[in-house]
Amino acid sequence: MPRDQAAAFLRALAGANPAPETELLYRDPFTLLVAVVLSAQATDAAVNRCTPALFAAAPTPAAMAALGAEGIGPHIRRIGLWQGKARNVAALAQQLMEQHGGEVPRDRAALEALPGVGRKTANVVLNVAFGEATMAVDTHIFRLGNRTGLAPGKTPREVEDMLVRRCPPELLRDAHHWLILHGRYVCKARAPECWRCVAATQCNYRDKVPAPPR
DNA sequence: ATCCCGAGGG
DNA sequence: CCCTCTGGAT
Repeated sequence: MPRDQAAAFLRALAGANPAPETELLYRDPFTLLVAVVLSAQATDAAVNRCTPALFAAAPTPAAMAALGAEGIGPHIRRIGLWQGKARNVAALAQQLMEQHGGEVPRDRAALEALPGVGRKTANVVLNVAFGEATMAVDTHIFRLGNRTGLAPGKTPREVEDMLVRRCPPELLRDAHHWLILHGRYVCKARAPECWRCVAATQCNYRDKVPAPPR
């Protein structure tokens, strides 16, 4: 595998990508954090449906903590796992108040110590809200990395490290977002559509999938 | 039936 | 590594 395969792959995606969706709607650290917590095992459309009212009611950690799980619940009842998420978001807001001066910490360990926040969510916040050099590896990016030869047979953490190391600096910010969209709409788990993949020339997986329908 | 831009726990 | 949580869309 050529050393710059990942860079070529990412450049191809960057050159042919639509406007970013979900998390770029929330550049503010707190609303971004909450939105990403809510999106676990939920569609981005479902999350984007309920967040406007939620953030209108509680745009800050202080307001969210005051709202509490009982106040948050009704706003998010249409997305899966809402009960646990309501508790997590309330506790998370309270923890921001008590331990971080009402601010979202720009620190991985502190982020991952928040209820409902794992490595993937922390990476999204660090990248999108704070511009840190991180990559958020979700199921799509994990599959894509293992399938394409970018990081075959690697763990999610190894895929993440590879991407952070090989991604051109100017693409680091939000590159994970293009990868996610690519994994969702093109390099899909089933019936991937290699014939419309802009990075197919950098990928050896296309030989394994059917030709385009006619 | 299966998946969703996961996290927490055993 | 496995399992569970859990509503909605396809």
